[in-house]
Amino acid sequence: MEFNEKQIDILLAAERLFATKGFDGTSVRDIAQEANVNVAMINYYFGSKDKLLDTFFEWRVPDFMINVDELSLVGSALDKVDVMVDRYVKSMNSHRKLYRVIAIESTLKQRMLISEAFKKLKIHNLEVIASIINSGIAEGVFKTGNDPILIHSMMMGTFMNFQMNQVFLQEQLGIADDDGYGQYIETTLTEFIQKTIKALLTYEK
Amino acid sequence: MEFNEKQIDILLAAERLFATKGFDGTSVRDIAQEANVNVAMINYYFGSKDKLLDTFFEWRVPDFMINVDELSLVGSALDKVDVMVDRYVKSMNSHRKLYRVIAIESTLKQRMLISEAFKKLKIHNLEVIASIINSGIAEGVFKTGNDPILIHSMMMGTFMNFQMNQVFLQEQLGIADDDGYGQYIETTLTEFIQKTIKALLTYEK
DNA sequence: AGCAAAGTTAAACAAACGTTTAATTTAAAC
DNA sequence: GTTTAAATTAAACGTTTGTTTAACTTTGCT
Repeated sequence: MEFNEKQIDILLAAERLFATKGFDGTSVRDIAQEANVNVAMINYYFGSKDKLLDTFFEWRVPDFMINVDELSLVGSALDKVDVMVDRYVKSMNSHRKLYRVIAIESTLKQRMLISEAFKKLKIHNLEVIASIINSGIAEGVFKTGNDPILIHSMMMGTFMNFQMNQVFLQEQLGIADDDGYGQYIETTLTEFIQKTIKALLTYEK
Repeated sequence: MEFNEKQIDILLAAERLFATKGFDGTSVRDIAQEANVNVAMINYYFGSKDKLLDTFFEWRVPDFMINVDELSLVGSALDKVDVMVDRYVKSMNSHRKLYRVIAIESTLKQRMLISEAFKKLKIHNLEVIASIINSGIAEGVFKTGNDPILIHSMMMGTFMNFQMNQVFLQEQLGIADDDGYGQYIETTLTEFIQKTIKALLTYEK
């Protein structure tokens, strides 16, 4: 599916507004104004407000994918954890708005048209984590009995918590601006998640 | 602040709807129907839809508080972690709807009237975690250099991730119904978070 | 140049929104 | 029993909502 310049303007405007005000809190006139287009253009190009959301998710699916296939290249299982977490956080952090929209709307809209595509990607990501755990067990470094689903939930949840509570956390951490917050996520938070997963996978009992 | 039976009906109906459809996705007529009252009663008792949300949060503040004061009674720092996590998860799990509403609306509404109260409680909870870490360091069991904010974010984020992605996770974990999901959270997920924090705090380097 | 399709616009549409009104019923006080 | 306040109702209020219309402009093709 390809979009012209004006359609992309609308999609980007919608993303900005959905991420800050939510889908239901955003009117098509808001989107039209933000994108500098006539209100009717949205229905002309996308059919309806609901279909715009569907199309938006469809459009962003590639950005939701996290490329961890080269993980097999790096050496030890401990290093694999570091690389995986780094890729995850960098990818999510560079698409903060998308992840905010997904987080908010996927909980509200019980049946998203596009959720199947996201599901597949999630399942693939779970398999990557499982393979890292198994390679670590084979190396004799990781303990057995750790569920990839729980580790994935911990990683995603910790990151998303930083997205959803930015105002509170930014103040608590004494960070001045949004850029500084993004930097904190890519350094300190990344290291924390890496350390947590490695600690968990090597923990006795 | 005290409420009569009809006001509580409205607050409970609002909670149910806000948790599933969000504030903007819920109309006052929806709430009135869910609570079996006339539409005008909502404005009569609460002034406006916005003030209803404020009042709802105010009403639920006590349920947002997590009682961890008796933590000092239990023995080792490792046990304190177990007790704290257990209290946290049990409290959050018994007020799932409230936590969903907070999670969704606190990100959208940039300035909630009640957010100061929640902030205070969060800060208090952070102090409890800090004291547990310090007692563990004094015992010689925990390593230094762990930020309570990050541990708190991990715990909350992991739990919230289970709230926000219930459909996906319930299917992946092969859990039949909502009760089973709640049970999983109170057993397996609780143990996972406990283990993760203890692993992290005792992790070398 | 002429024509058909695509793009663009302001205006209008009905429906839903939050809120208010005015009339009526219920409850409490004297 | 009468009076006064609180509770409750159906109806209407003016806006805003998502969407459509119909007229107009631009574009691309022969």
